[in-house]
Amino acid sequence: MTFDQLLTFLWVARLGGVRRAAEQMHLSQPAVSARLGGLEEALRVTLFERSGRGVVLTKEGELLKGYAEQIFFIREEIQRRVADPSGVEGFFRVGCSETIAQSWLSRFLERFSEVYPRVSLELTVDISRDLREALMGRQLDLALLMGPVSDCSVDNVDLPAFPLAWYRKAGGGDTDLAAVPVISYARQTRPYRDLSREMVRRYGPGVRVYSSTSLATSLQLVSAGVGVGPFPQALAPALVGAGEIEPFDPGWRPPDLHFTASFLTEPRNALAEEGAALAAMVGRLWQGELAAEPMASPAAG
Amino acid sequence: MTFDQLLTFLWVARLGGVRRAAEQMHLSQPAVSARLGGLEEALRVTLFERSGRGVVLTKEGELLKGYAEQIFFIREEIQRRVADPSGVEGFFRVGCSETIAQSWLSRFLERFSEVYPRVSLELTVDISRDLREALMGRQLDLALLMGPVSDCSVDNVDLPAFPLAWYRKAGGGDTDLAAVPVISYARQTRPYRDLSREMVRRYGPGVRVYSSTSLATSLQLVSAGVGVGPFPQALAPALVGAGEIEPFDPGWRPPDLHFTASFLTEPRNALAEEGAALAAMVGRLWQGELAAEPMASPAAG
DNA sequence: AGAGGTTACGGGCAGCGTAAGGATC
DNA sequence: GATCCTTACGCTGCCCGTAACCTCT
Repeated sequence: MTFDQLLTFLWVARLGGVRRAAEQMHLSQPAVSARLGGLEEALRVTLFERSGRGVVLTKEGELLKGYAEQIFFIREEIQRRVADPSGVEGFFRVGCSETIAQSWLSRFLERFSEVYPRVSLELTVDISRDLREALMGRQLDLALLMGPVSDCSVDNVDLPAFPLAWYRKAGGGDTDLAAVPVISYARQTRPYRDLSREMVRRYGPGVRVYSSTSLATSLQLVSAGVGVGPFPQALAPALVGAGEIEPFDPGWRPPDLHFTASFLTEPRNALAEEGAALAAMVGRLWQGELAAEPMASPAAG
Repeated sequence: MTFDQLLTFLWVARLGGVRRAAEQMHLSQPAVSARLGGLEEALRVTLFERSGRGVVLTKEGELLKGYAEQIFFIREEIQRRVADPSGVEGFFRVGCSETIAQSWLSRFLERFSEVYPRVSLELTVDISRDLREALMGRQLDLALLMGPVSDCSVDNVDLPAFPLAWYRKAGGGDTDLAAVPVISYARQTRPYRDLSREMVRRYGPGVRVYSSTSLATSLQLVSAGVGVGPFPQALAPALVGAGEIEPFDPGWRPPDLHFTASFLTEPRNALAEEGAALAAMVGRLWQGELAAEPMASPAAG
């Protein structure tokens, strides 16, 4: 009985199939099959019923699953409490929504790779809806998205919120939101839906709300005078400082954007837990630095 | 991190030396050293201070030891609850005192090898004093001896007691214990010491108590008329039935011989626990069969 | 000098991936 | 026939034991 065999068994049990476990573990299907066979050989017990479509745990398999989970719980504890993080190896798949990608993601990844120098990072930037789906499908270990993910199998660690402010081309004078195009996030995102609903409510059905999947492009559109829009204050300082755009106040603004670092609770993943905590820390640090720069605030602009 | 590495670490920690652990695990010293190195490499942590004489756990090592013990506790549970015993492999070292060796040991070993067909047995028959020492020195996994072993690190499972009866050469007529040699167990055993003390008390310092390290030989001596002696009733039936020896009653008899199946509690050893239980069961069964044979009892002779 | 632990090195075996072979819907 | 799992097989790499080396008492 080896850790590899037990872990393979757990994944096959969790995912209900050799093939899926092989995918999850970056292994060939026969390798998983062999590990399973080896474990059954070692314990002299049949752990799965092979039933054409996938596999089903036997009674003994169910029993073993509980014990195996306990063992890997302790193994995680060893990794957390005893092991030097620089020894941790493996892949770590991070999903991130663009707002964070544009703000402090690079700092987070930098810090992470310092703490875990032997872990390979795999980054996906996408809209929160798709990140959520990827997380639930186990294609991601950690997702920094507009959360929380309200699923009992997900842990959500709050990240600093992003207050929004309206921005327009610098020196644009008065702005009539009912007339000028408003540029927002991608069409499938919550900020877009909330904003367009609010715009219609306030200014009638004639309003134009553009959507863009690229936050950077959106800001460029604003600085080009194509439209105006509500953006995280945190992303504006550079363009404001360069005289490209300026904040303005139409008398209201959309609610803050709330983000979370989210990961599956089961199976326990020390890297994801630590990563989420690290992300929260880096985010708070970054927010604190921003507050220290007066130019970042629209009140100062 | 592998089970082998963790187990090796545990043994080195428990025995305080690479060399001793290697001995215990039937491995070469470099193999143990390499496993240790591999574990330290995997966790990126120094687990032992190499200090000339032996090794000492570091702080991290102490921490790991606790976790490792938990893991192997669960692993034992898997072996007990999930695994088919016929899959268990390894060595099992049984120590046994001669009384049991002459009675139901073979049945026990037979049954054991049925339940654990892949376990290699290593049998030692010796006097209880030496068995006790071997057990404490980890040279034995299970000892069937005149117990209990009063040490808090030892579990004792009671085995059926052996009532004694006096035997002499068949047709020997009256027997004067003060005059005829009395044959007992080996000189270092408790039955010998108790018997000789009692003999002196009852019949004066002139009594002759012979000692023999072989129970079978003692009985042969009795049937040859060399002497008489108190022996387990359970061992007599064959010779009594063959007309070689006969029981007699000098008006008193030494107390029953009490045996236990004893094993170290730490580290937990499923094989030893199961073996002790199995021994108790086989012993009781054997005792029951004896009681069912009227010839076995001196009351019937 | 001797006990105890580490490094060096050749050989065996476990375990991987590719490719082919059932079984079940 | 499509899907899923197992068997067959060559190959790599890990880990063991032997032997030599280092380091404290």
